[in-house]
Amino acid sequence: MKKLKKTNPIRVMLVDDHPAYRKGMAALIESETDLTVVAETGDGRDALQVYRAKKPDVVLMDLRLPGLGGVEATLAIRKEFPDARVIVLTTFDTDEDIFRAIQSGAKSYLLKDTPDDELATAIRGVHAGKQILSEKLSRRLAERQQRPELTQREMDVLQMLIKGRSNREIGTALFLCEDTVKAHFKTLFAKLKVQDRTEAAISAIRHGIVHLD
Amino acid sequence: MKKLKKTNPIRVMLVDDHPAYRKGMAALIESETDLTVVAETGDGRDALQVYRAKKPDVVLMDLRLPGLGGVEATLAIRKEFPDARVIVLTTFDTDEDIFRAIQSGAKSYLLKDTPDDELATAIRGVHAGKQILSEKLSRRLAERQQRPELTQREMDVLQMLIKGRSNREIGTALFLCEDTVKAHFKTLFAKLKVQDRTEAAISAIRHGIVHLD
DNA sequence: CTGTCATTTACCCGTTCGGGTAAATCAGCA
DNA sequence: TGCTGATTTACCCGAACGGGTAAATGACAG
Repeated sequence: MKKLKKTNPIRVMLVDDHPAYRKGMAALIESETDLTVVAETGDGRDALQVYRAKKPDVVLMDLRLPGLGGVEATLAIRKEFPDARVIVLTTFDTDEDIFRAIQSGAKSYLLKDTPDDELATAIRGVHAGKQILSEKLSRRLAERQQRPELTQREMDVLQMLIKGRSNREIGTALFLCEDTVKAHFKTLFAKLKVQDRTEAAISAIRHGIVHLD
Repeated sequence: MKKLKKTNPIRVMLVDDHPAYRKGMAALIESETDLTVVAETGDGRDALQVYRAKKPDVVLMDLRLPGLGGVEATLAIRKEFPDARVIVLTTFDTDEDIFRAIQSGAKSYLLKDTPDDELATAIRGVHAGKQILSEKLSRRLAERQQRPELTQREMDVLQMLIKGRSNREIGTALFLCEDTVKAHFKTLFAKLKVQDRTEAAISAIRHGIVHLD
């Protein structure tokens, strides 16, 4: 994959809150002759400013960040720079995470245990304007896309469910009568393809629809 | 924290499946004059052999590893080398993870976003024979310790619960009558301090008692 | 303006769940 | 051997849940 003609290297920006990981990633990228790191930050809130200042060719973005999440940071960057090429690089891989990342405009989604050479290939591919998604993650994305969207109310109810609330309690909290809550659960069960509330809770957590933190 | 007298550096071994993270961590450690990396592996199964070969002073051990988990790897090492000083360094921090790590003989438990200097301090402290636990994680550990132990059967039932099974289904699967399952849930609810099965499921996941994978 | 969809509430009914109580068996420990 | 704790089962009862059906409102798009 080495370029025969000497060209300007692809300028990469790293967004990850683990200093050690940034350091390792930087070393890894610099070890490729056609890649170089021009910017780093560990905080999602700084990502846009840093992008503005450095105008990198490709951004490697973690999802779980202090301050602003990776998805929000990506959205912010792409709002101002619609051509920004962002690769999400993370340890988490729920359907929702992948979906939201791609929705937010990320061109690729890689797991942190991706082999070095694949990462380099992905950076080059994304820089060239391609969409790079592994077999496995494409499948995940497809699965997520065929799942019906949840409405706001359904999300609210799900959120309360994760807090361990009963139908009555959920009703009180959301200013609804119990029957309404039950109605929402009915459609929720159908959409998530589950039989009861416990399965719904687990499914929601597993797919990343809700978070425990 | 620099040593005034030149001494042999503390020899560190890294066990983590992310190559980039290992690289960054190694760079970070080498940047300290009194620390050096003498061994690395990304697979828990290799950890013992590598330890045997290199006899490091301190091991930095990730928990989620391919092959053998970090806890099991730590146990294996400490069985043969009871004086082995292991620091668990991971992104996950459920009560159970912390508890099991310390149980397995780890001398410290650090999160991967621990600042560089704290990590170095921890390595030195553990090498000197100390037990290094942050305020926050000590509290977590204490919480876990005051939670009553779950019996094998209770774990079985909990496991089935996470699969979304009903009492009847759990009974069938475990060759028990439904009443027995209900009895186990009763004690389970009391031990986990929850009101119903959904809360139990969430609590178990949150505390790391069961895993979704 | 009309159809679609989210949202809300209502009622009925059978099933499941959670709590209380009781008791038998078995293993390990004092 | 007698006590403790895990495990098992049983019965009762009220509360919570899940499914079916129906319908009204409001918003938004065609």
